Parts: sequence; structure tokens; C-alpha cells
Amino acid sequence: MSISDNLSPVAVNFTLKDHTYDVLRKAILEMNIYQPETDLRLDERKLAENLAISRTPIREALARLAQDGLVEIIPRKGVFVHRKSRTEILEMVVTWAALESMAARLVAEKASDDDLRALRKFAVKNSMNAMSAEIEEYSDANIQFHQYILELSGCKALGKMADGLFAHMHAVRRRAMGEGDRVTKSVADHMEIIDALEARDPDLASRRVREHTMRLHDHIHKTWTRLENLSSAEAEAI
Amino acid sequence: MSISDNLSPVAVNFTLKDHTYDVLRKAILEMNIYQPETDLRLDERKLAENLAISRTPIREALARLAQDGLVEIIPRKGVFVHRKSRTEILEMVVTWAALESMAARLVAEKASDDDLRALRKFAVKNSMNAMSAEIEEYSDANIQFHQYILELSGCKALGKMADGLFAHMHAVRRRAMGEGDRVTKSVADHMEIIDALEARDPDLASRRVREHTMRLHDHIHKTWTRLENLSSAEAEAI
DNA sequence: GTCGGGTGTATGGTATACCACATAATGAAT
DNA sequence: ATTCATTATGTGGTATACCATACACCCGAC
Repeated sequence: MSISDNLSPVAVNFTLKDHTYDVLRKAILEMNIYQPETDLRLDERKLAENLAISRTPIREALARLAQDGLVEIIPRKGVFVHRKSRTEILEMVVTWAALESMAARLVAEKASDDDLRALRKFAVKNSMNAMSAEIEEYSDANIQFHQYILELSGCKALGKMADGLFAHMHAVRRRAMGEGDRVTKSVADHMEIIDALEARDPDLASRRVREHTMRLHDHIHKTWTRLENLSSAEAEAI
Repeated sequence: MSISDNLSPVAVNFTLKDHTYDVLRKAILEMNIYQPETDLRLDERKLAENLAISRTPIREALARLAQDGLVEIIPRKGVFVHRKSRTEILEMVVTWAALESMAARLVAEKASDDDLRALRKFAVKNSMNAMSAEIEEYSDANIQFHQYILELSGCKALGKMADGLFAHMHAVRRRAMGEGDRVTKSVADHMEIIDALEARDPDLASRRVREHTMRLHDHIHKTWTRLENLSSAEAEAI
């Protein structure tokens, strides 16, 4: 038994292309891509230089990111982070609503009482500091609540698809959350969703999740046009 | 004005990697991957030789297919067509139900009367020869009916995600359709779905679509275990 | 005859060189 | 001065060579 036994699980099957994919994906998600002057170009050669590897694994990582819809590869022009249009964002929210409302249905039917208790506990804890804490902090907790439901559904395919959507929405949600009394309303919604789950009412739970998410949809529908055309200074101020 | 003006739309932006992706994807979908003796390996060098191109574009195409979940790339081992497990298939059907039931809701709310008339006409035409025609033929029409609803929803994101799922299910559906009186029941279901859409009842339409798809889920749940372990001869006979 | 180590081969991973096209910079003709 | 053609440069696309590992085969030792 040597130290290498513990290291091998990560060392084995490690490939530069997978690592590059992870790194680039994370970088894109943390990027504020809706800030107008942000440089959306990804230069293969510069990336290769920065990561001190060749272009080959980078190109394969980019191919995967393009498949995710996170970047757009324009032949002989360049690779660019894909800035989602308002329409695309709205459609992603609708799709998210579809997935999570199905998840809620499954949870109401199949989740254990223990799981539901844990979910409520989690939500209550977050609601406690929702008012006092920073918006950004609650925004993260809010996301986790939804992921929690997806997870409790036990359907990994639902969760995986929703994660793909969440990735695209990363730059959108904080902004949407910080407006009006959305935080207060969100906390109340979550509690009602849990009530429906605990009542083992699939239809009600499903409906409440859908309506909750569609409220975000309507909110973005009303406000995003404006945000889309902001100068960078104004965007920063939000 | 020369003939090349009409050709350029396809010639421009043509890349071998995109072409290879299309070719491989299509080939995988038409492959009977659940036939036990099917060779699931994709050899980069052989593909390169067959397509008379280098390995580079092939590798990028494979990276994209891996992201789709159609193939699995095992470092230094090989590239294999991914044979979906029963659980994965069942989860895909659930996800499909989630997406299409939301689509049905949107259709009931927003589609034009003309669109619904066209949908009914399409369904009626298919039901006519559903009894007489080959199962395979109706299976295709059946898929188109569902894609039709996704399309009428106007939400491209829903349609795109569902297409991804359909791709995985390609090899599964014909098999499932050919058993029992599923065709008859399917035709009746479709008509009831259209009734709900024409009645502009989003909840009812959504519920009927979901229950229709979940019947496929239950059917697979009951029968797939057996199919999974068939010999190739038995599998062929179905 | 069986087991174990070593070597060979096949396969994917990576690096590099070169190609084709798109675009920008340049300069000549008007 | 303006416009258009030409050339230079940069970018992604493709081909190829080489590397590292996994696995099978073979041979020798026991």
C-alpha cells in the first residue's frame, strides 16, 4: 500500500481534453457574458499557449462546448461564447418548468417522508437568512432548492437536462432575482411547493412548481429587453 | 449570376467534422444496437480510412457524439456506441413526457385554429392506414405526430431537447410499438389529445399527453428486461 | 502444465506542420 | 480623396507523426 494507490483514481483516465472542457466551461459560466464590452472570442492558439498544451485537446473541448450550446464555432471565423437571445432564455425557462414540474410530480409520488422533511428543513434554513443575507447568497440557495427537487425525483435524466439549462442561465438569474420583492415571493412559493409535496398531491405540486418557474419567465419577459440594451456601466450597477 | 451562386449555401461553411458528425450520428441511429453481437466499437483509424479523411475531424465529431451521450469514449481503450440501460431508457421516456406535456399546454393556449386543423388532418390520415399498413410505417407516423406537437408549441428549446431524446430512443420504439394492441390504443390516444387541444384546455391536453407517453413508459418497464436478454435470433423475430 | 513476466501491437492522446479562407492593411489607379 | 484590387496576416480546418497506455500473446521458469 503506497501513496500512489490513492492518487491513481484521478491520475488514471485523466485526459487533457476533458480537463480543458471542465476549465473552459467553468470559465464561461463565471463570465459575465451579457456585459457588452466582454470579449466573447476564444482564440484556440491563445488558449493553447495559456494552458501550455497543443491545440488538439482544446479543439475537442470546444467541439463539446459547442454541442452544449455554450459556444459557437464559425468555420474560419472564430469561436465565440454564445450570448443567448431573450427568446432563447425564455424558452429555456419554459423547458426548465417542464422538467421540474415533472420532477415535482415524481417526488410527490415516490419520495420518502425523510427526504421531504430534509427538503423542508433546507428551505426553512434558507428562508431564515433570505431577508437579511445578500441577494447573491439567496440566489445560490434558490438554485439549490430547485436542484434538490430534481434530485429527489430520482430521475437522473431530468436532473442532467436541467443542469444543462441552469448552466446557460447562470448569468441571468442573479439579475432577475434582485428586482422587486421577488425574494419574498420566492420563499413563499417554495413553502407552498413543499406543502403540496408533503400532501402527496402530484397535480398540485406539479402545478405550483410550474407556476413558480413561469413567474420567472414572465418577469424576464417584461424586463430583459431593457437589460439587454444597457450600457456596461448601467449593467454593473444592477 | 452563375450556377455557383445557388451551390454556395451548402458549399460555404462545409467542414469535414460537421459532415462526419452527421454521417456517424445517422449511422448509429440506424444501427440495431441492442442486437447482442453488434460490434459497438468505432475505430478512429478505420473510420478515417473509410471516409478517406484524417483522424482529426473524426475525433471532433466523436467528441460531439459523446456529449450527446450516443457514444462513450474510454481513454486509451476505445470508442463505443453507448447501449442504453433499461433505467436510462425509462428516464428518457419520463423526460420526454415532461417536455411534450408542456408543449401540449402551450399548443392549447397559443396555436392557431388552422394549425390544430392541420394536426387533426395529419392524425386522421395516419390512423386510416394504421391498421392496414406495416407497424414500422405507423411507428414513423407516430413519432411525427409527437414532433408535430412539439413544433406547434413554438418553443424550439423543447423541440430540440425532445429530438435529442428521440435519437436515443430510435432503436427502442419500433419494438415497443409492435406489441399487443398498442397501435389501436395509440390512435385513440392521439385523437383524445387533439380533442383536448381543440377544446383549448391546457390542463387536459397536458395530462393526456403525459399519460399517453407514460403508458409507453409502463410498457417498456414491463417488457424491456426480457428483450434486453434475448439472443439475436429472437430479437430479429420480433 | 501452469503461472508470471516481458515484449509486441493496437488504440486513443497529443503535438506539430501546413492549408484554405476571411479579413484587414496597403497602395495604386481614377 | 476615394475606391478597388492586391497582398499580408490571422484564424480555424486538416493531415500527419509520434507518444503512452492497455492488452494479448509468447516464452521461459518452476
